[in-house]
Amino acid sequence: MSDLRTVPTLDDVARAAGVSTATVSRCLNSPERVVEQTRKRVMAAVEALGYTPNFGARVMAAKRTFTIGAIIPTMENAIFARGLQAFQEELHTRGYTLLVASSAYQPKIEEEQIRSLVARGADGLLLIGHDRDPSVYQYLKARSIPVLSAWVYLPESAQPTVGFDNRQSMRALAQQVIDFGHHQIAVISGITKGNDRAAARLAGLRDALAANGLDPKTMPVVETPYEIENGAVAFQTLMRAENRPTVVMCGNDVLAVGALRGARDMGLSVPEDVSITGFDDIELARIVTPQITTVHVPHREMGRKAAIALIDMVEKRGPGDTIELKSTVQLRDSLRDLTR
Amino acid sequence: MSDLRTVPTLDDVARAAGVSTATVSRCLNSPERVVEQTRKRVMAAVEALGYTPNFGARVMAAKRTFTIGAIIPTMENAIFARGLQAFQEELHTRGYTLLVASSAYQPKIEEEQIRSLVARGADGLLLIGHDRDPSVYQYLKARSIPVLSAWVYLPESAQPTVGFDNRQSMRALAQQVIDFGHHQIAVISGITKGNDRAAARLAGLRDALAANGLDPKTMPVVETPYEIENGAVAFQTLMRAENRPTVVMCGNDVLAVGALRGARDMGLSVPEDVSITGFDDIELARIVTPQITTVHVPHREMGRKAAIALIDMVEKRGPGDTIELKSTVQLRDSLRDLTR
DNA sequence: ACGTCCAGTGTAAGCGCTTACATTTGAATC
DNA sequence: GATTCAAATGTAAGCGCTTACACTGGACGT
Repeated sequence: MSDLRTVPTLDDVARAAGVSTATVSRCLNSPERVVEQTRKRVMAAVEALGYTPNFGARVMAAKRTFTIGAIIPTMENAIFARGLQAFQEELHTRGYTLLVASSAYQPKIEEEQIRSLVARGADGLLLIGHDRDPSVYQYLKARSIPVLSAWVYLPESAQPTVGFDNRQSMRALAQQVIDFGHHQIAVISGITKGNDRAAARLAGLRDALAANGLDPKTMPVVETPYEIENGAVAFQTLMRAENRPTVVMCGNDVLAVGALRGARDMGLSVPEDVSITGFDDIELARIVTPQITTVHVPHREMGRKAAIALIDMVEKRGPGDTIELKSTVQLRDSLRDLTR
Repeated sequence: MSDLRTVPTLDDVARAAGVSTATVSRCLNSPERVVEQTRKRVMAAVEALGYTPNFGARVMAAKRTFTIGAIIPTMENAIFARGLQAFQEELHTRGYTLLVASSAYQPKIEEEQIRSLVARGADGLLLIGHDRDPSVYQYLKARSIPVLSAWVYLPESAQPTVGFDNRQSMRALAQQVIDFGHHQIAVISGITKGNDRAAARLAGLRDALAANGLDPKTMPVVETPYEIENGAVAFQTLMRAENRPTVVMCGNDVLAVGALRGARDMGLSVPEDVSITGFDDIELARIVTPQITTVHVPHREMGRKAAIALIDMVEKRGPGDTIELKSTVQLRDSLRDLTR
């Protein structure tokens, strides 16, 4: 009764193979330093016992985990799914494992998750956006854990970033909208507080208005969390105002899809009665009818490059590259050209 | 130069607070066993030094991690997102952390991920579905790591399951479809090999046909991975056959949305020219036009109950409860009633 | 006044692994 | 055959934490 089958340790393997624990360890970590014959014997023992190294012990002894942590604001919608998938694929091919956590867009939870991932020995961290309490960066710096901010491009930031210029991208889309003859623009933005991407997009919108002699102050804006339902509600609020907008520009595709639903529920057709635009170009944007005009972001490329840059930081302990990706305006049916 | 700031350890905290490491450890893990005054002093030191316990060391010493691992087939689409979110919320309120990994529907990768999570000290595991190599269950059993299979309900299985009866659910939907006068049924199924949910759904479909005097053998079936694009392609393949189906039933909503797109691309209207059904009732099903008739699954409830059941197993080391959840047929516009 | 008891704290033995350093081995050289 | 030296392997010291057990001193009963 007392000797229940127990988990095999390095010691057990060493004993079974008739070598020292050091040799077994070397077989596993740098096989070239062990002569073929011995290695075979050890591997056979590993196999026979079904040995799996204990991660905790390994971390403690080696100070390296080949683990990268990522904290994304949400898993519930697809905004980050594609980029994260590419990130993880690239990590995988380079022998790293990804640990994912989500923060529900709450800085407190994000900090908690950061600590948790660090405590678990993450060699590096991927965060979304760049705006956060300085103490967070200090904490990471004290532990010399490389951090990379993605989904943003901020050449002047202290941390490397891999992403695109949210402000400029949204400005480009707005310019297109204005060129199509829209002057009554309303906005459904994500919550800008604590979300630099949302804030930058809104700023870009204002830039475009100002540049075209329109007054940004008069532009109706609703801020609401990125959820379809919220998009629908916000849309209806905006459309019930006295002078209706000709276009509702949304902070991302999720809100845009919600707006579309809002329009359907109100019996308005898009783009005949009102135009709608999104941002991100997630799959959703092409699924709905009409398909949504949006800003295309190279999610997969961003994920891949972020992985490469972060691993570079981890391995070379260099400062890390900041990489800018180009977004493009993606015209589809939800935006009407009023000039013709 | 040589004494770069370094990460504080328990020892540092103990020294700073003028107590032993044991006391510090107790402050952190069972505060009630330390007198208030001491605790305050210790906590102050913890704060001052910015101490975070080293996870690896903790795992090694305590053999408990308060970490639950989950391996889902994919993060790319929303099939598991909602349930997983609820799972994680419930874990969080009970003081556990969730580690997520994805297997891309590949058993090999799933096994790898299982090992990785186990090595990382997961106290318990959530897996999707139940069909896998027996050696996996053996491995887990040898390490006495509780496993729970979700998204399926299999009262006769050795492991507890929390989910619904995929076969029965699909059969119920098919019955409804048949009651609506459809006799030419075609199917777009997920890959059934290595996916017991997909296989069960297909079986349920055949059950319904057989029960209604239709020959399951003549039913056209295309198997394809769960991706929108694949749904579109499969749909077109099916619709180009000589006798067109009146309804295309899909293994899940993702495929159904793809089918819908396929129809749009072919210039067919749904449900006038052909009906389409899905499974899962993810948000997508209500976003598209027409909204998709599907099987509603209580994702959030499933996630929550799975969390509760799994923690029970971890803490009580009991056998674990098997819980059945009820799915319901959700009628929407994509299915036409031919009888009227 | 003395013994009991117990809450609060300290001591120290691991947990399973990596790796610096020490030792052994054996092929190559003289 | 003796010597040298690099390659292969072994020895053992931690890594940072938890916890069984030992110790301390004050409250209480007699």
